[in-house]
Amino acid sequence: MNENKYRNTKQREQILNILLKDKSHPTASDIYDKMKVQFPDLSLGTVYRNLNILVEQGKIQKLDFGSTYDHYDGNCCYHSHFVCRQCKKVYDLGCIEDDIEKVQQTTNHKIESCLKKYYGVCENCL
Amino acid sequence: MNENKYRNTKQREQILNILLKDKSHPTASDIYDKMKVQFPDLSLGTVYRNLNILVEQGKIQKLDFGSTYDHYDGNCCYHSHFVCRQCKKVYDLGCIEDDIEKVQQTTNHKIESCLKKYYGVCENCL
DNA sequence: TCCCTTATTAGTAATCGTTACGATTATTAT
DNA sequence: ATAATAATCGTAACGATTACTAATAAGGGA
Repeated sequence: MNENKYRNTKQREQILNILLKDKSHPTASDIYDKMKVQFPDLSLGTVYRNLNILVEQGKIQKLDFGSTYDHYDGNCCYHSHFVCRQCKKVYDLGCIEDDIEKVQQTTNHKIESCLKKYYGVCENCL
Repeated sequence: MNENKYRNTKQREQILNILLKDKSHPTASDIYDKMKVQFPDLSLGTVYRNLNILVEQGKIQKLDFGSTYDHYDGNCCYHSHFVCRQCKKVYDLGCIEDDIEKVQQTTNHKIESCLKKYYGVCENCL
């Protein structure tokens, strides 16, 4: 009896591998392009479906940077992001001190987590 | 001679008024529904076009909460948002101490601004 | 006030990232 | 090996947003 309702497929495994290695926060289309070599018959729908499954499994994160595309991140540890307003690249920022406790003092809502995005100009564009 | 390339229209004025009063971060469709009474012939495209113009003018803010819809906010002062994972409502959080200086110490990118979203359960759902 | 220029509008079609569907294939438990 | 059923590919559909077009209207100048 398999407790897991999901099966293991080469496609999903490869998508996860790419996201664990690639720190550039690729889109579904980026991942599709990378996989086309190894899987010439790959369908874009397969990429989207597996990305949603991996998010549901908590193995990857979906990120929204205001772009029309969704971006994905294999790093599920808490970390902030930096978006360059010139080249539009998205960089990871290291773990920094959390301010949830401080903010919790100011509201009656129960805060569980937070996402922080920093904007500016990246060191390459400076 | 008008320095401003934009003209004043009742529709755009009304969209801005709604956003200045409405703190619920409405979508384009929400705004469209509210205006239909006063402007029966209003086109949804007009709402979208004016929202983009108002963002360009810096009079409103476009927000992304991971939903498929874009949300708009008439409050352009710096403030954080709280998203309830149950009712999906988005609340404003008051201005809190900024941590940009602290984060700036950890990176070579030039940070100019930041956006913070907090997630949890709102006081109504608790 | 009456033009004239052109931004804006309403209505509709197109765009495009994402999701859904259906027949076929592949995984996994027995 | 077989049966049950996820997963796949290919394609169609979906839906939020944008683009297009002819008609309208804002607003500056005569």
